[in-house]
Amino acid sequence: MTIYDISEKAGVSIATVSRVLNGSANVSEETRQRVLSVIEKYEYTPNAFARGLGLNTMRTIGIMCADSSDLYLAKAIYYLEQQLRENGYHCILCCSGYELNTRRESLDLLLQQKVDGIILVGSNYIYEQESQNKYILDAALTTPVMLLNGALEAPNVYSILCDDYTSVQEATGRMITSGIHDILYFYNSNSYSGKKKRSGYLNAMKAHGLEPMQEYFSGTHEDISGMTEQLLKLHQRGQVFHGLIAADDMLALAAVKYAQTLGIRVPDELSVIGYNNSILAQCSYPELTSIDNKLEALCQHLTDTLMDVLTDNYGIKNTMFSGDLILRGTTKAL
Amino acid sequence: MTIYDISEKAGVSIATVSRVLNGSANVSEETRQRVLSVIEKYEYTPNAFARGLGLNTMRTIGIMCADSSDLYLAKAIYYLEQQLRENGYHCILCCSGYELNTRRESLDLLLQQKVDGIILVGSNYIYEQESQNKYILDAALTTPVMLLNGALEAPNVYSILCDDYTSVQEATGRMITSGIHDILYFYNSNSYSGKKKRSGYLNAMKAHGLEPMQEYFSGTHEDISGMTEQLLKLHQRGQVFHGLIAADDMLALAAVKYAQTLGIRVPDELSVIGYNNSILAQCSYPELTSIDNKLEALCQHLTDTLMDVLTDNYGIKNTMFSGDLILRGTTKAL
DNA sequence: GAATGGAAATGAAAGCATTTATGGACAAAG
DNA sequence: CTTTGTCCATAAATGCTTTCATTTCCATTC
Repeated sequence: MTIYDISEKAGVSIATVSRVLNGSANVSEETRQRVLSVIEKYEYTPNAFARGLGLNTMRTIGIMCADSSDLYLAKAIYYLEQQLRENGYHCILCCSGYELNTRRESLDLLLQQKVDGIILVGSNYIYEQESQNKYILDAALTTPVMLLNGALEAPNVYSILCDDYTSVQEATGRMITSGIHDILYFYNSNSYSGKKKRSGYLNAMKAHGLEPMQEYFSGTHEDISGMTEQLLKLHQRGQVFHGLIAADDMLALAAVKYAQTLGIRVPDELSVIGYNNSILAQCSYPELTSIDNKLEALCQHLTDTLMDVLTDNYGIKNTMFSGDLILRGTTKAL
Repeated sequence: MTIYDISEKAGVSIATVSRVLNGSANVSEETRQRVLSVIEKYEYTPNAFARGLGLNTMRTIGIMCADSSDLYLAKAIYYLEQQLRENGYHCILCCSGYELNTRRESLDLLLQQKVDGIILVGSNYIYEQESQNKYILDAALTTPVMLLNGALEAPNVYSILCDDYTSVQEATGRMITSGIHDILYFYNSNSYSGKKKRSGYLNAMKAHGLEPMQEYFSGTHEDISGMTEQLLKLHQRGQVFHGLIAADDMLALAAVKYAQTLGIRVPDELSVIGYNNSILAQCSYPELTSIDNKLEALCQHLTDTLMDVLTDNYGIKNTMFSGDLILRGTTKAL
C-alpha cells in the first residue's frame, strides 16, 4: 500500500495525500476527510525510508556512550530517550568503548546513518590533549554534537554539565569544618569531570592547610571487590583516614565495605561521601551521603537545547548546573 | 556528492559504482580500483535513506524494554547492542513503560520506522491473559519478534529465556537441606518469570513438607528503603524466618540491610539468596549469594537466532538456559 | 586463423515512496 | 473584467539498487 494506491482510491493526487498526511494547509475539509478515511480503511502508513529520502531526515538522534550498562550512563540514556521520544525523535544507541579508535568508528556509523544530532554521554569523551578531540569537531561539521558532562568550545558543539569542581570542593570543605582532617580522595578516572572533582578536593584541602591523600583505582569500573581490597591494603600499610570522598558511589560503597570488613564504624569512625546519588547510595547500610548532580535536569536541558538547535539552528552553547549534597547515614551532621 | 558524481568522475555508470560499493562480483579489478580511488578522493558516503529505500532495510533492530535504567535490563541492552553492531545492525532503543497502551504505541513506532526485527527485553511483556498478548502477535505479522526472558508460542516469535523455575526450586531445595526450614520468599513482580520463580520456591517447600512464607513488595523497582521497611514491619509483626529467597538482587540487598538494621547476623542467623547475579551482589557486606541467569549467553543466543531468521528466515523458536547458583557470603555452606 | 560459445563486465532504465515547486482552474471580491 | 486566494494536479527531485540487455573478452573448436 503506497501513497499512489491511496491517491487513486481517494480520487486525488498523491500530493494531496501527502498534504493531508503532513497536516499542510490548503486542502479542503471535505477532501481531507475522504483521504483520511481511505487511509484508515487500508491501514496505510507512509514508507519511512521514502519519507527519509524526501525530507532528508528520519528524526533520529544518535546517543553514544562508552558503556550503556554503567549505572549512571544508563540512567542518562533513559532520560534522554524518553525526552527525545516526546519530541518525536528516535534514538539510535551506540556503545563506543573507551578507545579513541572505536569511538571514531562509532561516530562514523552514526553519521552515515544520517542522524539529526549526536549526544555524547559521559565526561570521558573529552581528552586532555586538545588535538585528540578533533574527532568530535569532525562530527560537528556534519551534525550538532551535544556533550553531557563534558565541555568543549567549538562550533556546533553544545556542553551541558554539572559543576563537579564546586560540588566536591564544598563537600570536602563541609567535612573539614565538621572536624575531620584526614580525608582520603578515592577516584578511578581522569576524565574531564574526574579531574574537576579531584581539583575540587585538592583545593579544599589546600585552603584549609591540610595534607591531601589520594588513592587511584585502576581496575574496571564495576570491580567493587577490587576497590575494597585496595583500601584494605592501604590500611595494612598503615594509612589512616577518618573521612573519604569518592569520585562515584561505587567507590564510596567499597569504602563502606572496607569499613565493615575491619569493623570500623560508619560514620562514627569514618565518614564517606559518594558521587552521583545513584541507586547504589541506597544499597549500603548505612546509606550513602552522596552528591547529586541533577542528571534528569541536565538531560532535560540537553534535549531542550538540541530541539532549539534543530529548529532554529540556535541554542545555548554551554550550561552548568550546580550539584547538591544529599545527606544520609555515612556522614555525621556536617 | 552522489553516486552520479562518482560515476561521472570515474567514467563508469552508476550501476558499476553501486556494485563496487556493495562488493558485488563481476567488476574488473582495474575499474574497481579506479572507482574506489574516486570515492576516497571525494570522501563519498552513500546516502543512507536512498539506500534504505532501495534495499528496503536500513539494518536496524528495535530494542524495547520497560525501563532501560533498570540494572538488569541495561546490561541486556548493552550486550545486545554490541552483538548486533558486530553483525552490522544499528539499534533503536525504545522504553515502553509498563502499560499495555504505551507498549502498543512504542511497538507501532518501531514498526513505522521499518526495523528489521524487534527485541522485547524483559519477562513483563508477556501477560497472563492470552488475549492481552495480541499486541505482540500483531507486530510479529510484520517483523520477527524476539523475547528475552519471556515465552510466547506464535508464528515469527522467538523466545530465549532462563529456567527460572528450576533455578529457584533448586536453590530453595539446597537451603532447605542445609537445615533452614523457615524460608521467606520476597518478590515484587508477577511477570512471566516472576511467576516461574515463585512456583519454583513453592514447589520446593511443598516437596519438603514445609509451610511457605511469601511477602510481596508492591512499591517501585528501585525503592530499596521501602523494601527494607517492609521486612522490618514483618519482623515487628513477629514473623520469623532464617532464610530468604529474593526474586532479584535488590530485594536481597534490602534483606541484608534489614538484618543489619536489627543486628541479625548474615549468614549465621539469616541466609539470603538473590537473583540475577548483578553488580548489586557485590554491593553488600557480606556479598550476595545469587542466581546467575546467564544474561550474556542469552543475549548472544538471541542475536544469533535473530541473524539466522533475518538471513534464512528460519531460526530456533525457543531456547531455555539453566541458571547457576553463585555462592557468596550471605549463605553458609549449602 | 576464423568462427563460435559462454562467461564476465558494463550501461540503461525502471523501480522505490515520498516531498515540494510550479502552475492551472475556479470562485469570490474588487 | 481583473485581481486575489484557495484548492489541487502535474512533474521534478531525492539517491540509491537491481534487472535486463548489451558488449567485451577469452578459450575452444574446426
